[in-house]
Amino acid sequence: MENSEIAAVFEEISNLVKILQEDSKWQFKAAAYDRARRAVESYPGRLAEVAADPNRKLTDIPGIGPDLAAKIRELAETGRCQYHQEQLQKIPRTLLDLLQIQTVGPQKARLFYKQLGIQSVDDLEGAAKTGRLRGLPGMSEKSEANILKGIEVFRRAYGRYRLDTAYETAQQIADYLRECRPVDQVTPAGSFRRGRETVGDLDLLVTGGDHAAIRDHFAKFRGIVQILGKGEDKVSVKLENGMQVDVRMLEPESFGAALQYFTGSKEHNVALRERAKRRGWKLSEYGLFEGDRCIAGRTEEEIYEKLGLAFIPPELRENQGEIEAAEKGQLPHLVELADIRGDLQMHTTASDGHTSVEEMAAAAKKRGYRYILITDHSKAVTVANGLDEKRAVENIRRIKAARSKVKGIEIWAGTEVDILGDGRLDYPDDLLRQFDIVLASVHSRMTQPGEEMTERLLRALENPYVRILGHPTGRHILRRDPFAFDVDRVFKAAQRLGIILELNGNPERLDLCDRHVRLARDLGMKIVISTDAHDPDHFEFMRYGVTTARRGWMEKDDVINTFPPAKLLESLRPLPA
DNA sequence: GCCGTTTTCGGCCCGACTGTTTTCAGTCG
Repeated sequence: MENSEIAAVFEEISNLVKILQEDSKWQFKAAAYDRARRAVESYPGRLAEVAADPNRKLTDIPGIGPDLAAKIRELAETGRCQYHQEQLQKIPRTLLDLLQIQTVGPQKARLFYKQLGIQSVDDLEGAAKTGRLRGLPGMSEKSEANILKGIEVFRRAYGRYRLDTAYETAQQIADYLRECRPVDQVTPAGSFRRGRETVGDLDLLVTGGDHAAIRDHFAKFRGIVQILGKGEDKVSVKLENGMQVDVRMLEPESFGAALQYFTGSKEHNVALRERAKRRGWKLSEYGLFEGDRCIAGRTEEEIYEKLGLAFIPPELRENQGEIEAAEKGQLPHLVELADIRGDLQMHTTASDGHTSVEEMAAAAKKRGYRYILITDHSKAVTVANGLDEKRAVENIRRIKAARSKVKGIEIWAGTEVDILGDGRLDYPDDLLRQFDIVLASVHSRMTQPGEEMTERLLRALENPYVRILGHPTGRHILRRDPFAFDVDRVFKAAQRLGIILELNGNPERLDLCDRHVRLARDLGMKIVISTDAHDPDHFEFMRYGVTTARRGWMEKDDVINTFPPAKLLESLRPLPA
């Protein structure tokens, strides 16, 4: 059992405690589970291993006492927690879904359940639409409208999974399938291969002999809760996390055609099939055919070639002009993970990060990076332990001191300075000028009307020390919509001022999104891909950032952190004299 | 449920924001 799974159980227990309110000290009990969840999430090693090691004590972890240590051991050994299961019995399972809805927390969920017998999101929607919520304490017509809006967001997210979840699941299953002897290759297809920010289900293509043996092997994968279908060449299952996975077994002769077909998108495939038809051919998942004769199908490359097209990278296959570009030999040469030379947003223990400047620098160096920018939060972000002026100055000194300890990498002193509600910045100019690079972001008052948010961002960009705009739209994938603001105006202002837009690679954000990256690219703007790492492990997020940049047609030269250090600094807006 | 000690139980964290309030409750980081 992974740490993230243990954390998920603790989170659910906390929510159950808050809804049930059985213990007189339920608030503190819930808070203890919340603390433990954070401790488990940020624990650097695998807790299951600590639990199994008689020489190590789980109770040494702050926030974990004897009771929770026992529950971690129980989870590690049996995969379940008795107490958790017992509490789950006390309410309808679907009641917990209510907590996913913005403006609904445990107290409201409890109120709705007790007063109106609401058990699910559907019930809640019905009650809100018929005005039955407004009589309850603290509820009005306006709160009902907010809940309905929250339900809309929830519905959109339902049955979709973030790219990182899909990545980890695909890895696990592919590794598992490769343990089976007859398996030759495992290749993910579908929207996952195209690098979309969320995926509905996962398609895995497998080649190798003895399909029956592969089928039986896959059916025994431990994460499966239900087998939805088992045919000659395809097995469909549902996993514990609800994700549907289709495994298809293919013959090598048609592997390329199948990979092409199952990678999609639908729109791209339609355009491609029309193109084949115009040439008197037929394209299907089994190959490209002239009459009954297969003229291509073993690889994707030969299919595109036959159709008179350059090979189109999966990230571009959305029928957004890529086919025309491929025909003219004008496809972009997309940026690659290996092109990245550094990372320009990360946090340390000075604010809400998990490790020191030196550890972040050493980890970055190990990845082959040439530079990093340390960007701890400013004071307005109190929840993230943001730095006031005095601590910020100390932090600059600390960052500079790290340079003599970790050599061979540039360690730049930066800040993620908060853009306040009116567009002013959280630090005065005479402090801002002391940083090597200033990154500015919004973390509060995120529901401002579009006009106000636009003015706020524009004003912030006018500050001459701001060089990068961090996670420009503020969205959280499947959870929170982007800020309402005039994207076009803000982008154009940034372009005029020479400000670089960040593509935040954290898979919860991916902000800019692919569409906005494409907009920036069409305007001729450059971006920076950052990870917003709070831990050295988070440097891995660069993968998702690069994928999203590729979906936005970005080339290496459009991404400033592919540049060597000196060139990167030159590409930033010049500082005032 | 954890923690730290006052070694046996009492205190536990916080600030902004929103919507409903005129003094506050609940949500969200």
